[in-house]
Amino acid sequence: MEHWDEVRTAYQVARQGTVSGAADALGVHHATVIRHIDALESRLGVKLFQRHARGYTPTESGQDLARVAQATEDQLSQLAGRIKGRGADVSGDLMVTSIIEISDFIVPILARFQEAHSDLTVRYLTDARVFRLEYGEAHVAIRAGAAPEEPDNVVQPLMKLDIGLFASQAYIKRHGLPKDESDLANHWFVGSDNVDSRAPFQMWLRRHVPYDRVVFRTTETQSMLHAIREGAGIGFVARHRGKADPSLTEVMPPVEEWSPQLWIVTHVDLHRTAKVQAFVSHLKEAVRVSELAKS
Amino acid sequence: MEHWDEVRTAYQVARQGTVSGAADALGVHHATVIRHIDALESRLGVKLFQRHARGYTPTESGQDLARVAQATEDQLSQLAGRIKGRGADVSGDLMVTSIIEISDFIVPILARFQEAHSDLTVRYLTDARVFRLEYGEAHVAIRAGAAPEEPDNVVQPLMKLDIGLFASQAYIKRHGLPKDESDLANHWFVGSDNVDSRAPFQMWLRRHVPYDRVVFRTTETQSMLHAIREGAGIGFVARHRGKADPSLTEVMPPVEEWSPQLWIVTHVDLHRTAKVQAFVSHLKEAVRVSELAKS
DNA sequence: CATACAGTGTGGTTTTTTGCACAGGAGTTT
DNA sequence: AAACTCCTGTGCAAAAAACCACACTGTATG
Repeated sequence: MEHWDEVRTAYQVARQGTVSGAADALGVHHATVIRHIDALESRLGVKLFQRHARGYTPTESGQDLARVAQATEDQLSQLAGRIKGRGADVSGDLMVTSIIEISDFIVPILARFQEAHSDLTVRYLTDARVFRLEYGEAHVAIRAGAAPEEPDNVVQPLMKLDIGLFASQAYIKRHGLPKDESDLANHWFVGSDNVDSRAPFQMWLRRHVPYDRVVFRTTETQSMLHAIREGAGIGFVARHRGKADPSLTEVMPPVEEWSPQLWIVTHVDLHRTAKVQAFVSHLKEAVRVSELAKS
Repeated sequence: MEHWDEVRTAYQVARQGTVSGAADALGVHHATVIRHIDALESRLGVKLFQRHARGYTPTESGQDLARVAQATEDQLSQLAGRIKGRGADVSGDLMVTSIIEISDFIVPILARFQEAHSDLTVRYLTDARVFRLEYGEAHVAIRAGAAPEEPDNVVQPLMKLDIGLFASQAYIKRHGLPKDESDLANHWFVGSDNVDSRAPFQMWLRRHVPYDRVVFRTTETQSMLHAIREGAGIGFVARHRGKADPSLTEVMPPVEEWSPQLWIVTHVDLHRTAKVQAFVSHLKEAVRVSELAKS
């Protein structure tokens, strides 16, 4: 039972009772309808209709086919409705991925977006590996660093991540604060365990401080923050978070170079959908508001 | 959502994950698959798949479509199985029609046929109007008289209906028996109420007996038999029935002309089906056996 | 009873669809 | 690192399907 189109025409013939009527309903020539029926019957080896001057009367088999095709048509039309609706609505799943470092910034935004769209299920994905938009692993990615250049991806700038260098009260009590940039080499640091880290502040740190001064190294940003709080060393923290933490003091004014650019990345195939559009604008708006609050 | 073939193509792409795989599965060129997907997506205004170098990954909408299409395929393949099975099996309905006059001959044959095919439902149709094979009103018709000549009908001779002229004991006691053919005009008859009856024995009666000698007229054969038994007049009865009835006496040897030819008529579209073939041969066999028993 | 009508069926033409060949990109293996 | 494999995508040719026109037939109608 291949050639589903023929089933559809047979269904219309059974409904209308005539080839001409079916042809009208389907918007094709009646000769086409006749040939579809003939082909279907000869393939099945069974007569689906009895032909007479007043039209076509379905046999038992024809009636059976009509019942099944009716169900199919119903399901397909419902499907079409759902799909078109989904194109226009904001519903279903929204999969967002980002580097873990900005999760505390992204999560509240996602939560508020979900509140605004009750039909939506938000899935926030962070992992060591990058999720690939072109395989449908995520709808929207927030990437840091140089502008991504994969083909088929739509890239827009989101914001610069404001990074500061912080030390805890405990650390300051023990070692004091660096007097200036050149004094940094005499201090102790919390940093990434990854020597190849592409994060600009880590690269800056490697240039300005001997690697053996980075005495606490971890792969997890979360642990890095804890280590700084515990006084294990001076380290980089998002400024909005560091300033909100009373146990932390900013060591020096932030250097422009530290701040990585964040990008919104979406796949072309999904970029135009209402869901993605809605989220992207929600995200931009949230950023705009928080920048406003800052100044 | 027209073009069901495209849905089927999209379904295979979702299943296989690649255009090439789907093309193989469908037995078409991969370019065709690509064009089907493109057409379907542009018609729906929604991306069903995300394209990448490793193949096509279904979006939410694509997955939804795949689910629906899966169900459709299942149903259609079941349908095909049923239909092909029905072509080979003897099952479903068997609609047989005949003139009411021979119902007592046909009904036992039908009953035995149904016994032999437990999946079959037998429907025996008799009515004043003729049921038309070309409208699918019956699968097999048993017609009397001249060979039917409608196009698209397959006609085969079945048998000659053996008709005799009978009178009841009550009638004979009152009026005696006709001495010869010319004496018939002095007797009383039971006949059809229909002056135009095409039944050959009725036409014979009209030629050999004044119409006012037909003193009991009825439209129903059943009633005719009753009237003869009650002594209302001499009348025509199927010989196998008349002879089996002890209250009836055959008035004269049957005239060749009385016996109408019976025909098996089927519609070409259904003639080749196993069901019709099985019944037709069953019917012929039953007739052959009863003829054998007669001689 | 003749006529109009609605519907089927078929040969020839046109349009659409499919198939083919090749280019190009991405992952994999040696 | 280079060759290999698998997959997508597109212009062009071939094949198939659809369309058109006309013939034909049974049915209803005045």
